[in-house]
Amino acid sequence: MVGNTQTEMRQRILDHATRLFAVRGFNGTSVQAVAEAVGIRKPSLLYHFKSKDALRAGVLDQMLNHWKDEIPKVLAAASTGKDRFATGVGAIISFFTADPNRARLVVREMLDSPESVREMLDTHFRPWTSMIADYIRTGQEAGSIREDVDPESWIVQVVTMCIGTIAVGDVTSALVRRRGDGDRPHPSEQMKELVRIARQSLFNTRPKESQDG
Amino acid sequence: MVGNTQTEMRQRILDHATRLFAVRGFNGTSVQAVAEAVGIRKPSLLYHFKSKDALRAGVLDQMLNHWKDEIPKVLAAASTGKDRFATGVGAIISFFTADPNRARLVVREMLDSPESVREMLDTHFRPWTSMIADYIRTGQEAGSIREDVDPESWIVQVVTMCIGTIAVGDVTSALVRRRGDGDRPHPSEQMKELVRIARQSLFNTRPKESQDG
DNA sequence: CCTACCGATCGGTAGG
DNA sequence: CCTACCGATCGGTAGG
Repeated sequence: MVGNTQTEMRQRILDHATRLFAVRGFNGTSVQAVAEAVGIRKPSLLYHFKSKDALRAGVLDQMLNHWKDEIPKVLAAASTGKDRFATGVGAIISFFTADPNRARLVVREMLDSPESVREMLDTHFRPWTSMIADYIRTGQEAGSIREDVDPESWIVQVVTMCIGTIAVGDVTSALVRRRGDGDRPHPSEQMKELVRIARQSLFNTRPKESQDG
Repeated sequence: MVGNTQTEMRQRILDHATRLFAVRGFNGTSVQAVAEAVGIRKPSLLYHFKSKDALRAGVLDQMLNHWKDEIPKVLAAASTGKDRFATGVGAIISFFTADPNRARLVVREMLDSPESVREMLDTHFRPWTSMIADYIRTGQEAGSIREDVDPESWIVQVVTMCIGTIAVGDVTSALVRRRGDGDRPHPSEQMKELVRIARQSLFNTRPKESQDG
C-alpha cells in the first residue's frame, strides 16, 4: 500500500483521456494523442489499457462509479420536497459545472453508442428515477406539486436541460449577450434560469401547506 | 433548366452525409462511407465537394438556409403572445422531430467546432433571439408573462431542451419506461411535458387580461 | 515502460 | 464519373 505507481498511472491516463474524448470525441482522439498528453509512448499506454475501447470503457466506468456513490448520498441528505429538489438539482449542476467536459462526454457517448448507454441507464439509473418519480407523485397527492406534472418525463427534461446547458453553454451563450454588454459571458445566469424553470414547472404556487421537516 | 443531374447528385450526397455525420459523427464517417451510401466512388464524390470539410460545410449550410427562411415566416404568422409561443416552439419541434438526425448533427457540431458554431449563432440567430426576447419583455410589462423570466436565458433553455430531447430522446427514454409497461417508447409524452414546462415557466397563471388579436 | 514494426484505412490527387 | 495510386496516420503487436 505504498507508492502504487501502477494505479496512479492508470488514473493519469484516464484523466487525459476523459478530457480529450470530451473535447475532440472518441473517433477524433488517437491513442497516440492520449499517450502524448500523459507523456508516455503509445505501447506503454496499451499496457495499462489493452485497447482503445478498453480505455473508453475505463473512462465511462469512472463516471458511473461517481454516481453510484453520489445518488444514495443525495437522496438521504434531503428530507422535504423543496430540499430534495434543491439538493438533487444542485448535485447534478455542481458535478457537471466542476468540469464541463464530463457533460460533453456524456452527450457524446449518448450520440456515439446510444444502445449501450440506454442499457447503462436502464440498469444503473432507472431504479433511482422511479424512486424520485414516486416522491413527486406523493407530493402531487399532498398538493405541494402540480397535478399536471408527468414525473418521469419531468426528471428526464430537467436532466437533459442541465447536461445540455453545461455541455454546450459556451456556444449557446452567443445568443444571450445583450447589445452593448461587452464580451462578458453569462453562465451562472443560464443556470439560475434553468433552476427557475425546473422549480416553477414542478411546485404549486400556493405557498400554504408547506411540509417542513 | 431541364434534368440538372449535377445539382441532384449534390443533394443526394448531402442527404447521405447528413445522416451519416449525425449518426456516426464527422470523424467517425469516412468519405468512402458516404460515397458507398450514395452509390459512387470516392473520387467522384470529391469532384462535387472538393474536400471532406467542404462536405461538412455543405451539410451545415443546408440547415442554416432552412432557418433563414423559416424564422421570419414563423414570427410573421403569429400575433398574440400565446400564438407566438405555440408557433415558435411548434416550428422547432416539428423540424427536428421530422428527422432527429438534424438535432444530432447540431449537437455534434456544437461539440466538435464550438467556436465556428458560436460565430454562426451570433451572426444568423442572435438578431432573432433579441427580437423574441423583446416580445417577452413586452409581455412582462403587460403582465401576461412572469416578471422573473430572464428572456434570453429562457429562450436558450427551451431550445436546448428541445434539441437535446430530440437528439438523445431514444436513449433517455430508458429512464421513463414504467414498470410492467412493455417496451413501448414515449417520445410524444416527453414532448408534451417539455411544452408544459416551457409554457408554465413563461406565462403568468392568472388568465385575465388575455391579449387576443 | 521502450524501440521497431505491422496491415489497414484515411483524405486526397493524377489522369483520363 | 472512373481506375490507379500517394503519403500519412490509424490501432495494435513483437520483443525486450
